[in-house]
Amino acid sequence: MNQLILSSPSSSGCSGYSHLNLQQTHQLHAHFIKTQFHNPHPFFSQSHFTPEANYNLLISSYTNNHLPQASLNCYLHMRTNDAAAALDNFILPSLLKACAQASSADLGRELHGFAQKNGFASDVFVCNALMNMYEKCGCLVSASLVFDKMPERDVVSWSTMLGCYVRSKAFGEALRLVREMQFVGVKLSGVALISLIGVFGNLLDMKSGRAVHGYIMRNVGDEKMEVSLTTALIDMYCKCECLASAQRLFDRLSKRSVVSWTVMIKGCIRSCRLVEGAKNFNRMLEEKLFPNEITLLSLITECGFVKTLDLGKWFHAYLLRNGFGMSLALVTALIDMYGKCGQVGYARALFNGVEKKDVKIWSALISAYAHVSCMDQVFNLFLEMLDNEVKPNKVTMVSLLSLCAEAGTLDLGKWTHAYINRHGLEVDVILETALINMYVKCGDVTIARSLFDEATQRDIHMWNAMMAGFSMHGCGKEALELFSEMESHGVEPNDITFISIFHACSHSGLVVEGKKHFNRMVHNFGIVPKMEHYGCLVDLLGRAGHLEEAHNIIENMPMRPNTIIWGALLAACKLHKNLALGEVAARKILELDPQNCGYSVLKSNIYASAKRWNDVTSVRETMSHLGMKKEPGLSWIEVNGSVHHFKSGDKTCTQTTKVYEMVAEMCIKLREAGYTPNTAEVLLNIDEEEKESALSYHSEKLAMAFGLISTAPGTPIRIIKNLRICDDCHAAMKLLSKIYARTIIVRDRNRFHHFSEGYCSCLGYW
DNA sequence: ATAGGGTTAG
Repeated sequence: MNQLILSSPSSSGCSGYSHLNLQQTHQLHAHFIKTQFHNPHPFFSQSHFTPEANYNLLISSYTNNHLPQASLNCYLHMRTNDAAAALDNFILPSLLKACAQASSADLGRELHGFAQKNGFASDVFVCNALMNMYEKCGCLVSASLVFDKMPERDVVSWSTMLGCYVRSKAFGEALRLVREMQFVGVKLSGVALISLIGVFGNLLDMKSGRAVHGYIMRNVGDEKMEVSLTTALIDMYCKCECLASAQRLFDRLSKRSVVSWTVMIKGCIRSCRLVEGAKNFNRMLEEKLFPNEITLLSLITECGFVKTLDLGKWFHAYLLRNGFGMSLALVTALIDMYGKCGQVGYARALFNGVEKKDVKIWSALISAYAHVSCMDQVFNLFLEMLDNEVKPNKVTMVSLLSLCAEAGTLDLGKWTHAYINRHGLEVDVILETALINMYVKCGDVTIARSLFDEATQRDIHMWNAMMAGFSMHGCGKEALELFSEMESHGVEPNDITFISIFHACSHSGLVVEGKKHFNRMVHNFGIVPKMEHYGCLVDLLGRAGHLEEAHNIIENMPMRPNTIIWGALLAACKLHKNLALGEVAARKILELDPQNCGYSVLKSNIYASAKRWNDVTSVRETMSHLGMKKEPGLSWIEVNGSVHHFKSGDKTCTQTTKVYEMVAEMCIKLREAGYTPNTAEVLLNIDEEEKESALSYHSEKLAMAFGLISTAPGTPIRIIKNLRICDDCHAAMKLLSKIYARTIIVRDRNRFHHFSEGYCSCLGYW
């Protein structure tokens, strides 16, 4: 044992001293406490012993046994006993590793200062450990500063820095570093290659990922790295939704680790191959490999991602049955999974069972409530969290913002934005995108655009959010301009980008542009059109009246069209009053989904517009026979930070009398302006709002009346509706905007309508 | 090598 004590630093740079196993460590500690660190333990030879050696051995042992706090306590003990001066470049990495494990940025910085004062700041091992420490504590900038100042670097320094960038999701920086490595002639180590594969997996860039795969096949013969490199490749293929390639690699892998299995099963779940995932899990157990905590964390998280409650519950049961301690991370993952599956009850129960709660667990519960749109609970929980002196982080704020976006509550969204600024929370790409998305969905594209322009970093998601914003607001031209701007920035569009582009074209009548971009998507960008893209194309052509061409697309698309595709055609037939084709579409929809009530209604509307009243009645009778229910129409408006909901004919509002008086006034003024309710139109649109309430009491009109009585003259009125706005309300809103000199911004299920001076921004495309 | 958050036709 003696010769172990002062062995030379290992190449990892983090375990300069040898270490003991957990049991020995505890023994050693007990001995030191008894002797105040001044007598040697039997592990030491007398001649080598110093009190500092006791500390050092203890520190490296605790760190390597993943007890960072114990390790750091030893350091604090050293400091109070004036023994810290004995720290050298061999033990510093071990302490820094403990700081990383415990996320103690303050102690880490202190040790950095110590290293600088004592001439260890240019030691390669110390620097490598510093980089890791800073990154794990969330200070990527400090990590790269350390790297930049290093007088000399070894292979580990380069791959450490690369790993830091990848873990912090700074993929652009990571790629820049790889280019620099190639430029200065540093060969990519196995570890560096793993990080590089991670970059492409996260960027969903399979082309480059495949290239790295090829490079490895040709250049890497290191057998020690086989399993980890292949595992990284499997993960990359899974993330890029190429399960077949992943499975092939996995099957050929000579030795599989728990991580290989984890990654493979995770990939199955992500691609919704649940049975295969479960089978693989059992195969893993049969091969006597057992899941660790991270395995379960990953799999449970993945269940949330694809919203598979059953499998999620199964893993929950598995960990209970197999004696996994309920760590904070596991509970958080479970809360997150239940939240994404819409099971707030389970999420809440798990949350209540936790004694000491951190930001992550609070954020997970908040996002669970956000998923089911519980505005009050979300903001109350947020305040409760602050009362408990837990500080929110960027992830918490993203949840709040996406709820504000969904609910369209601009005031609350602005409050959240202000909170971020007031508390100096770091705004990264994701948070910035969440802000842009919030402003877009709350109806303020101008602020969204300025945030977008000022953003220091833009990824594809942010570009997409901004383009989707323009398309929702009917700004087709702006969306297309942004697309070419993105191209000139060299950012590759993805499938989602094109959905926004087609949507934008469709809502601005840009048929030629839309078709052109469909071709570019396929031929220039190599994106295989999905069902969604064909849906957009049908909508684009149909809206513009090219019904036959749209029908042709459906007949010739490579997959079986779903109800949504036929629904787009049916809606176009209704718009252009093509009864024959409409019937074809309606029949297809009912074949595919006999329970689908929306389309039954649409079908009856087509009959109504052709004045075939007997057919209308028969469709209605079939519907009530099958017990089909429509989604009730709902509108809401935010005034002074609180949200007021209205159903059609609603009388539950506290100011009901005033609201209905206002509606009466609106009706009189509308009639004076020459407006008559269009009863034919009513029939055409009963799909969207219950028929029993008269037109005047449609939910958006009630919300409008409420807005008029509770906001200052001249301020814009913002209304959100869960269904499509009906023709009648649309016509009324145009006039109302003029009568009351208000800008009215209505977000319906499809898009925004900006009413002003008697006009609507949608120009009939909706 | 596996571990929270953002973008998606009708």
